[in-house]
Amino acid sequence: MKSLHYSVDDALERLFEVTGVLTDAMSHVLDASTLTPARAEIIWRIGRQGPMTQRQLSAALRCTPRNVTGLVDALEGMGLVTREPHPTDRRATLVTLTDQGGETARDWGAGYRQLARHLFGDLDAGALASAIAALEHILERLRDPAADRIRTDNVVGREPSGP
Amino acid sequence: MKSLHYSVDDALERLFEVTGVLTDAMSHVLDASTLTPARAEIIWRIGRQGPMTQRQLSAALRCTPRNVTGLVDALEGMGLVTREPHPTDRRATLVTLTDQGGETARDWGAGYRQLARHLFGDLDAGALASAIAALEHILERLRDPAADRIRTDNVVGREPSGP
DNA sequence: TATTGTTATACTCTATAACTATA
DNA sequence: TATAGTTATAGAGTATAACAATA
Repeated sequence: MKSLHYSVDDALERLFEVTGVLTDAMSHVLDASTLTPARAEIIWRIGRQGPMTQRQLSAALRCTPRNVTGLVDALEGMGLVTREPHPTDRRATLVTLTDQGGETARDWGAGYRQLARHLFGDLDAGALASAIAALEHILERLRDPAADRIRTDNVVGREPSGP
Repeated sequence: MKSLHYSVDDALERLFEVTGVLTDAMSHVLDASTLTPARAEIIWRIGRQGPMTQRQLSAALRCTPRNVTGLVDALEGMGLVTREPHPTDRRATLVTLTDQGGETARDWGAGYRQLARHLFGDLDAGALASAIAALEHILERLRDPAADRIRTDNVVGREPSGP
């Protein structure tokens, strides 16, 4: 171990490093498939929660309805989803996985669990609980409204420095 | 506490949640500035490591040289960086922060440290070390070559299921 | 011959605004 | 009047390929 005294900056640096490596890992997976991240998230969400309207997808992905139209167009063209009529609201469409889309979602689920075992499987119950406690602490602090103030207080560039 | 027995899936779910919230937080910061994520990363890296060639930026950002050209064009147009001749290699350009670009980088540094205190400042030395240990364990496992195999083993979509 | 950066072209994700069909 | 989804248009990030200048 390099040091017994860590600073909070050390912790944040590790945290950013983890998010970076994990993000890279995910895009690596996607490079091997024919899916882009946004399209993959739609398959993943429908796989877990069942058919959804585009409006629900728009909210889940925090993007515009227009954007969802394009993503679903592409997935439909790839044969991974279909647009089904909504049973009660004729304005809405239910985005539904095809057999191939369902297979994709299931395989990702298996990969997810395998990754979980790889990352955390060698920890004993105490170490696992401690890791989860650390992650939950970070989540709680990130969701603290005060975090918003910190983030936006330190932004330059809204106005050029000059007059 | 909800449960005393966590699964590895619980841990991975928290980890993805943390990366998602942190990513959202960062794009929130950027929405308040006039910078996009890719452009911001260039400012951030040059602010920490000093002037760099576009080739170095291309490697650091893991994107193509062509992409760097466009990003530096935009930052130059915003007055945040300049292209300076390389002292010894006349093919290369050194991307350098302007005064305004330097100010942006410094303010981000301050925000970084403030966020670090917000996230981890209330932990005692033991809890901080434990959080860092958890993050380092995750990093180590993510970098294990075996992680790659897991990720790419579970990909569907490379070939359509049919013949 | 290899490397640095550029021009040319194309695809994806994203957004705003205006529109149609339905509630 | 409000909502679900689409068309139209535009900006940003990314990639490959071909090319110029330099090493």
